[in-house]
Amino acid sequence: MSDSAETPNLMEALVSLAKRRGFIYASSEIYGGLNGFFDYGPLGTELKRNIRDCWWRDMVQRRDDVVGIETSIIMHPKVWEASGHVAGFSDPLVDCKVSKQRYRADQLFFAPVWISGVELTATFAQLNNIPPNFYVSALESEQTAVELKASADNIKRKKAMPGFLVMGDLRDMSDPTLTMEVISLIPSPATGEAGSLTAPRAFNMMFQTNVGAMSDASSVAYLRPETAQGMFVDFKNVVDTTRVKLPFGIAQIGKSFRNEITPRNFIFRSREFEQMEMEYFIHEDADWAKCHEEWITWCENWLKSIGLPASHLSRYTHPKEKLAFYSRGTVDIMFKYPFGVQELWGIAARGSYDLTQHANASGKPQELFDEASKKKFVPHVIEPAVGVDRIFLAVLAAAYAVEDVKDEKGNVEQRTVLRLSPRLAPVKVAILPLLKNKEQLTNRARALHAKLQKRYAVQYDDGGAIGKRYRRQDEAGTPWCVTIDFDTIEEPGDTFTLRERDSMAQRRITEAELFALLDEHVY
RNA sequence: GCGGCUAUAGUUUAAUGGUAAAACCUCUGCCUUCCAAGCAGGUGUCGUCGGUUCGAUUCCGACUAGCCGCUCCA
Repeated sequence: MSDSAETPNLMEALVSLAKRRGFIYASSEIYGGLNGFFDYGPLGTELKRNIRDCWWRDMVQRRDDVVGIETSIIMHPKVWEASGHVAGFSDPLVDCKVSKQRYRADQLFFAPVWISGVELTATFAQLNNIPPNFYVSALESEQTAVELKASADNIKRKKAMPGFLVMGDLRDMSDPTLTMEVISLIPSPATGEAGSLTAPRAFNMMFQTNVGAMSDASSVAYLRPETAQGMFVDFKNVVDTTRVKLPFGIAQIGKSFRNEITPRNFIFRSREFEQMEMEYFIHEDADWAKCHEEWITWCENWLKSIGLPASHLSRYTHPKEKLAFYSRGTVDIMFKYPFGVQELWGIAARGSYDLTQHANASGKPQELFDEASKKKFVPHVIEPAVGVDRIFLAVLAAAYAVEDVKDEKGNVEQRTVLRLSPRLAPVKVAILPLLKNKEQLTNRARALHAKLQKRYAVQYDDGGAIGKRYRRQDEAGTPWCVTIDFDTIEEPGDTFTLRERDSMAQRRITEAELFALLDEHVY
């Protein structure tokens, strides 16, 4: 468990580096910040853009079966009614006023207990309209039933009641028909005493706003809590205008908004975040499980390709009984963050739920025609959904390293380095004249910089000693430094020193070779 | 939203009921022929709002933000 010891430190180091080097700032910092919102600084903006661009290139541009769209953040309110977000995108919570514990209502189970001197059955009590005397409660777990039985026995013993004990039907507290009278009889799982639980309070996580000048009920709109609905709502538009054929995907990158109860862990859970989602439509008779598996593998490989180590990646298969009712299967690709193993990429098999919902709500069929069977059908969908900010954090955590380096005298000092893949690095190459006060060096360096700048994100730096500039670039994750030295201007061949970030090794390279190197690694 | 802890420069920290210091970073100049050199100089700080006090960065309260737990999952 050495992880737990170094975990908080690593997280602090990352937050500190992110601030110091201009990757991430707290939003509205001069006003004290705003919980759950972040700004990306110059380096962070480049890194985030590179993550998006890599994904877009690999997911859309380099595939023949995926097209990209960009839909509006505010959509027709009926979209969210049809998708179930208005009704279901909320967590009813129950508080215990005594213990200050808070429970998700759908995870707090309770049941009435009948006790009487005469033999009673649940049916008998109901038939005779006899109210239950006591309730028992327990949190959802594998032991729920056992715990409830134990509580019931306990009540019976405490009250020293003779007779038989019957437990009624198990319910959870998200039941909308619950009355305050019943709630007041349910014991808190924390204290075991009744009377301290509040009624479940719904907390819809969608941000609400009003469209137009009037702010009445008819103008209510929502900031999207996911980008996926854009793909479903525009499904027919894409099918009718782009000659796509099954199986095919529609992808989108964009901001989403969720009024999270507890934003936590830096940018891992924030209230404004950016998603990269793709809806892959398949025939209703297609082998969805096979397709699902193929996409999980694709996503894992993509994460590895941008530099996340396989050792930090794992899978979590959602157990069947916990799945949303429309889902046939969901697998999360997990990442070992400094604060624990957490979800990075969810790949869900959603059946035809979304298109069917929108067809019913809008009255516009969302069907395709099958030439073989001459029948219409609603396609099914596989949905890989990932957060840009979560990838950003994973990439940063995986790339961050502090290593011991020996100088020429053998003294050990520390070097902070971000081992970002060249595709993601905010700066691809730094161009450094060996000395600042020699014009031949700076002129050649500026000429090279101007040429590289047309195609790549590069940086010119002549401030301070050369070693210091190398270290500065290490901390920004720049994979290569090119130094214009006296060999460049005095020896034939017009070669530069290429210094590699990870190995710190140096070799001589020509301008043509440098461009070839970048072409190979940067795209 | 609840509970615990916390808030001093861009970062990491120090001191103090009489308005703050160091290192690193950053900027300027000199110097410097390959891994955070040196010299000279410069910018920049007590989260916000109240209260107690002659005087508050220091004590108290509220708010805001951060961390940890409950919770959550793109």
